[in-house]
Amino acid sequence: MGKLGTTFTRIEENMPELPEVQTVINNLTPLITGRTVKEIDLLYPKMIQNDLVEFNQKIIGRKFIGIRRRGKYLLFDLSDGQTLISHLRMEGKYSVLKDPEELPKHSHVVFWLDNGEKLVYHDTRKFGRMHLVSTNEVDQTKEIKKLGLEPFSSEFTPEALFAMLQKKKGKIKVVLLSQEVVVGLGNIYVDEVLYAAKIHPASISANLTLNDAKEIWQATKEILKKAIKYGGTTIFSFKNANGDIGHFQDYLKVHSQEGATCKRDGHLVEKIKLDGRSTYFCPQCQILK
DNA sequence: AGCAGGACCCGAACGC
DNA sequence: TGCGTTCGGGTCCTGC
Repeated sequence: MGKLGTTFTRIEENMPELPEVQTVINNLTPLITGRTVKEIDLLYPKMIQNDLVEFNQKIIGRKFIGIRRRGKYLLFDLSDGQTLISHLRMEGKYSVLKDPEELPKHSHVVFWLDNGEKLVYHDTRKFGRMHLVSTNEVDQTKEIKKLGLEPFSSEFTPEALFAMLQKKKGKIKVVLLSQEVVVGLGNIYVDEVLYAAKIHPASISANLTLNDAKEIWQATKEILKKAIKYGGTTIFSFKNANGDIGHFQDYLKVHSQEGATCKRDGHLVEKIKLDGRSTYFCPQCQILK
């Protein structure tokens, strides 16, 4: 590995983190709101968490009435009180296509609409999942009910974060990745947040101070905001689907920067495994607590 | 409750 | 050059 910013050897596709999920909502809403689903093609049935017959019966003939988000989960509200919970995981994408013949690679679910267009879910890794539930039961589903605070909500404050961190005995990185305290941080952003906060990723959550919580609170908001500004993550990509080069890698301080020098103190950035995840940090300025 | 480990997937990177 | 192996991302699940 070379110095920071000189070589980046691998790239990832746009990884749907919280900001990207919001972008999907903004793009899809005008295209599908008010549209009725005429038919569904389930090309990869395993990603549907419901009984397949029930899934079809409850969606066909219903209308998309709006799209919401909770954490990284998309919530498609349909008429007759149904909501489709959809998680993009690593590489899931939605497209609305006019050409009836066109089908992107790795298409897994097709919703045919009443205007002749279709809403297509495609996902190279097949990691995404869909779960149809009653709208009034969304908050009680196992995937939604465990979720913590929205990072841009008024409830997300240093004090609230501190109170929650005090109750956790696990390592801070694991706690932040769990989505149970604050939603939206993935493996890359977590490393950046903890670097900004000068906290060692293996620190025990309950050992952190109010000031630590304040640093994490601020870094979380700033880094997620920055991700929006630079058009999403595109952490390692040489190019994205449009052929554009991603820019966020220019701003990574530690993640994927093993062997680079810390800009604060010149120490070498280290890579370890934590909770089975690649973890990058500066062992000098990120304090273990 | 925490935590390790495996499962799910595929393409890119890597090793030979 | 070609081919087999390794890796990693978010989340769930099992078992200790």
